[in-house]
Amino acid sequence: MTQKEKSELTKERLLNEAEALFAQKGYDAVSVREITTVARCNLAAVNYHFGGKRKLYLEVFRARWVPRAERVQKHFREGLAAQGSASPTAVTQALAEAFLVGPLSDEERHRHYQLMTRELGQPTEAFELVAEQVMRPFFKGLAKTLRTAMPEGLGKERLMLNILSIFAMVLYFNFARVAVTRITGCEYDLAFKERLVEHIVEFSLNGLGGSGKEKPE
Amino acid sequence: MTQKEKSELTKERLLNEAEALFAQKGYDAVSVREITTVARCNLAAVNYHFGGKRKLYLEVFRARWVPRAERVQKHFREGLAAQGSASPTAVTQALAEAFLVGPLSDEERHRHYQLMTRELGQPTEAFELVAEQVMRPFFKGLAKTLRTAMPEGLGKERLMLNILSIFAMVLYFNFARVAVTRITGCEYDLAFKERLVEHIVEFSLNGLGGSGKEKPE
DNA sequence: GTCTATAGCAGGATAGAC
DNA sequence: GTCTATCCTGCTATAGAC
Repeated sequence: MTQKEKSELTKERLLNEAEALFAQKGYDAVSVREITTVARCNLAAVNYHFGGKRKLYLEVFRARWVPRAERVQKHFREGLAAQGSASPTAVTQALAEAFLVGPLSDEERHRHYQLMTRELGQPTEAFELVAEQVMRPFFKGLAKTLRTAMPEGLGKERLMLNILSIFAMVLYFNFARVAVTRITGCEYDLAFKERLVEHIVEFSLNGLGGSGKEKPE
Repeated sequence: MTQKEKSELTKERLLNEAEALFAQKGYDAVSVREITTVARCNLAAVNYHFGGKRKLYLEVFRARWVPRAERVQKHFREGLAAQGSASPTAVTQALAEAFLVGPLSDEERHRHYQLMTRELGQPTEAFELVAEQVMRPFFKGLAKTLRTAMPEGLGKERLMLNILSIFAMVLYFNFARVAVTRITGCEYDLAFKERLVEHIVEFSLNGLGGSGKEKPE
């Protein structure tokens, strides 16, 4: 193995371990020492490969987060296309499926949302990256897709708020696992997650009104 | 002024400033030096009054967060009582009103949700406190209130998921302000917040299905 | 009770050997 | 490219003067 290949492997390991630790504990709670220990390389490696802790953090988003988000979006677009319609129902179902099940493994998804949520609560330069390269194009496309399918009178703002509300649930049920488990008494096993997807779709389409087929007054 | 009163004032200032900083930056990113500087007292005061940084953090929840949450819950109960009914609509409206407007000032509410969200993402002993003293009694009461009003077939789990979904939106629209602003183009001024409350109530009751169809005005 | 001074340690970053 | 050794800064916590 050439030195170059070896170097690349070290870099990859650093990105992987850094992502896991940043997602789990947050930027400030993680030390470079901790990352390099877990990645089984030298303390100086972070500086050599990335130029510092901050830049490693940004690179995690550039090299890991953004590509993963794009995989999810691709999955969503394909799921929607497969349904052959862009009705609110179809969009909601495709959204929920892509973001709650989709192409990501459980652990990947958890990391992904943890990192995102940290940036939402306390935006850094990484948020800029995410907003420009991921959020903006996605929402732009989504708005275009939905506009034709939604009622005429619905303004762009209401449309966006609807989409954001679906995201709110997706993020929450991924992020607030402790609270959800505490309140429902359910562990996050496969069966429960399936019920969650079902619930999010149902709630997104009909709100409380849809529960148990009752009409709101 | 007695020394005891002076000491109490220092303690209060420390709790206030600590809460603001912990909410804004998170536990790890805040140093005791920073807190004591802003609170205009000595570096050693945190240790003297609370016994360390960790214990100060816990005290913020005990002495500030929990009482505030109880004020919100009280507001909710009174709002619900004022409507004279416990229909899903009434409950949703009372919830949204209490948690999005309610008795808290804007800044207070923002702090409150920031602290909560941090604990959700990375629970510490403070979460235990919140879960036992605030969440558990609240959800227990809420479930009891709603059970009679909801359709027969609706299990406890679905009921709880519905309530959690409303919370998901409440938290999200408070927490993810940057993203919401980015996507809708709206600043969080009074008018926008009113539209948000309206949206959350509408979405909670009818989901996407309600959008535009029954246009109020 | 409050403050200064400092102990004692962990952090990020880097220089220089290999 | 990698590693060791080290610098320097900033942290929490505490001892002891006032």
